[in-house]
Amino acid sequence: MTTASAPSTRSRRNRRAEILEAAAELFAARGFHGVSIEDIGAAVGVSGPALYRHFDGKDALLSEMLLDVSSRLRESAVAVATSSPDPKRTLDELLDVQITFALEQPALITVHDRELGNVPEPQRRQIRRLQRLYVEEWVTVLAELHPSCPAARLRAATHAVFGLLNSTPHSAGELPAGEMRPLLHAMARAAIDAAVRAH
Amino acid sequence: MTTASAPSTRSRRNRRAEILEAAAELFAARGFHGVSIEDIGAAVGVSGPALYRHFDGKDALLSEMLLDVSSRLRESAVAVATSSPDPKRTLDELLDVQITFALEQPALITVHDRELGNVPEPQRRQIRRLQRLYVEEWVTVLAELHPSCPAARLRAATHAVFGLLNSTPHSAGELPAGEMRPLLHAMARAAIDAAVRAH
DNA sequence: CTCGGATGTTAGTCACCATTAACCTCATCG
DNA sequence: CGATGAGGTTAATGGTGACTAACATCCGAG
Repeated sequence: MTTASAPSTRSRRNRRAEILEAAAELFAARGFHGVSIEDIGAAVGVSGPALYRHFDGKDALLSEMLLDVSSRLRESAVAVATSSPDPKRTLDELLDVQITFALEQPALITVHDRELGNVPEPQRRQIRRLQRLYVEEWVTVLAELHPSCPAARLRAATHAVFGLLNSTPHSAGELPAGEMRPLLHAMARAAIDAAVRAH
Repeated sequence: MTTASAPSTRSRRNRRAEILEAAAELFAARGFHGVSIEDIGAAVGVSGPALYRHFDGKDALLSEMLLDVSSRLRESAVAVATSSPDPKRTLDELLDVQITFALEQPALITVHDRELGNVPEPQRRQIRRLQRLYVEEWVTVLAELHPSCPAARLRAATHAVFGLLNSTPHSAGELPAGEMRPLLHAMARAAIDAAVRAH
């Protein structure tokens, strides 16, 4: 076979992904400093220093995790904003993106907005940048819909909506997922409408 | 003087309060495990082990902090719910309680919903209990206003509203405080109405 | 004036943890 | 076959951090 060794590559990818996933759960539950390298290793059935075969260290692991999340969020937002020219519909799709993320990857969402402070400086800046760009996608769409509303207010409203949507991890299991999604959508929509009313 | 020694008592109270306040800021910023006893001491101009003159240890300090917050929140809610017999008005006052707390003590609010996992078991249960009672105050009032809406949905909506209101710490400084308060109130009200609509 | 308790201080102690070193296994490729 | 490199393993190593001990200070009460 002239192709690159499939099993090795696949196993490596799997292991890395597996570690990132396990680490996300642990970080979400106990916080970055509350989790040891040994803990993460144990969670994937490997012990301790084996992680250094896949990541440069604990910081690097967190960096990659947050970089990945913010990239994906921002990419989805850009895709949505680019596809449909109707801002009303775009807003609904942005809501769906965030809701899906919050419902399907609660651990990542949690880590994403708690642990930025533990990312070392070079990558911290980049993650912040992606987060800002993500917010700006929302603000842009909202500004199209409500041109007379000051941007600062739109930004504040956007953050508040993120708070609302990202709260799901904490209230997990309150409601079946099938009801949670439309409920969150309706609440977020209404909150946004209220924020821009009379502007 | 037959009264207890004022200066000693007062100084002790102040020091304890000072420590709790400084610790709340630090825990909010870097997480429980990201802050050392030495850090907390330094923040109040005293160094390291001096804290053990006031608290049994780091865990005890956190326990007391969270116990205090949940007690105060719940007490305020009970007071509000007891005072006014008009549920509509009560809801507005509950919103004000939570908004005031979130705006005036962002660090405490942050620690309150992040660090429960680090409280040792005996007190953990009590804090959970207080939190549950607080939520139930909200649910009770909402149920009076919307008897046909299932309690589980009201609970989920309540948690989402907390997420919305507690997000302020993260978006600090976006908007002058004078505008933030009514904005949050309006958004939360609208979100609740939407959650309950058609039930 | 002096005794005692409240508060601090500095120097351990001991556990834990990130990271590194040295060493093993084994599949793949030439 | 045999070299090689990916992925693991178990023992250091070094630093940090919670907590304790032993020793000051200072102030208010008797």
